[in-house]
Amino acid sequence: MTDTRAYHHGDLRRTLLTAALEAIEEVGPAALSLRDLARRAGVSHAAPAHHFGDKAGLLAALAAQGFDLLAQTLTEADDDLLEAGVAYVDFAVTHRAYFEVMFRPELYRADDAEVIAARGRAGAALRSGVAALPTGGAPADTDRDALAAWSIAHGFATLWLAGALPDRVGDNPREAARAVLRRLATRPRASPPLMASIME
Amino acid sequence: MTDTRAYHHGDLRRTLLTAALEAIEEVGPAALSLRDLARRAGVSHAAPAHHFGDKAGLLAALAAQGFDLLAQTLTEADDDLLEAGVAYVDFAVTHRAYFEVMFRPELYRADDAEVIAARGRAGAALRSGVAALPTGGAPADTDRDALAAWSIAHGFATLWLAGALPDRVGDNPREAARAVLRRLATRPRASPPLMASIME
DNA sequence: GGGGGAAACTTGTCAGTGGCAAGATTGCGC
DNA sequence: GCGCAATCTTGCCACTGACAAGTTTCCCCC
Repeated sequence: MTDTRAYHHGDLRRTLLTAALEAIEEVGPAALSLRDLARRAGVSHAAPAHHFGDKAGLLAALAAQGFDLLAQTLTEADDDLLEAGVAYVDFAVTHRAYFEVMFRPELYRADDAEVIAARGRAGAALRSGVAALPTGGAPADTDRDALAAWSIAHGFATLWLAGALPDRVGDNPREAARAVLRRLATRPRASPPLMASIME
Repeated sequence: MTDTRAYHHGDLRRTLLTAALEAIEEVGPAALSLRDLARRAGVSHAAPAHHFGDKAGLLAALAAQGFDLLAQTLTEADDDLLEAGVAYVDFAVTHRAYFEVMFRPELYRADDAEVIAARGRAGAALRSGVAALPTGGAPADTDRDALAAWSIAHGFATLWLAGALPDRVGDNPREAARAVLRRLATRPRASPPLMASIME
């Protein structure tokens, strides 16, 4: 009741973005309704369009925010690559709405300037972690290792969010992710222990 | 021109499913329109509902088909786990529409009996690959290895489909996937080469 | 300090969509 | 060949995104 006004003029843009995050957590980014956002913010149905142009514009703004947040998160764990991977998964779980938008470029204008810039910053944060590695191999190997690490972290995060992982994995994403990510660095078995799964 | 009839009575169900695959490849599973499918099939806008109940029902049917197709694909590469991983990625790329539906359970009725059965068959195909491993470690390690392998294959596939991978990865998903997946089995560097990436 | 212009927001409208209800048509088994 | 059930259609409603045009408010500059 205290802050019911301030709408006709106020920070509608920010209000809409946070409302969008809530809505996406509830129904997913594709089912997001601009009119529902307007209702949540107490404004008319056309107000969101004024700030973001269209739905893709709003999601582009969210994607940009998300990439920036991811960049910040990764930078903080920059000295420890395993923990950076854990942080990646943790980001996906705790900022699910951001994550689900960021990697669905068909939902927003991926060529948006803000998005490209923020994505670049996130990429730089990842790269700086690689550069700090105790290297020694060929530079081509760096690319492959990086791709493998990104893939395993991203894959685990995605499967977690999709609810595809078996119950036995537990309910602590950081712990579970750490155990899985460690497999990339350590030789786990005698022979080639590649590809296998459970899927419930 | 030869098969323009057979609609008023015919295999509308199959026709709609294949039309749905086409449409999903074009606009994604979320933007799928039942009325557009009806138009493509030359029937009225309410015809799809009769066969699938609603949109979630149609996507559930697609998901079930997809899991069965994945199970078949994995079974064929069952003796070679690396190739099974490559087959997983290849499945995602060549059957993109199926893959994008299968791992978006919020879009369909995930408790559909057909879906659960097909998902079980796909899981069994994956497990049988693990069982054939030259094992030797603790059983708990098997779970982790399996999860790691699934994660890296799924993550690579997802990033590929999202167009998030840098150009230098090339345009051959099987080759690129094989190179990345191999990193899970072989010790690539001196120290712990974990987590790193490029993202553009 | 007030006038003017731009930014922020509203109202109204249109085409498209999913889902439901009620009706029409066809095939098929008895 | 009759009737019933499956298949498909027509019609409708609530909702959505996008656009156009109007209204209100702020604020900058004279």
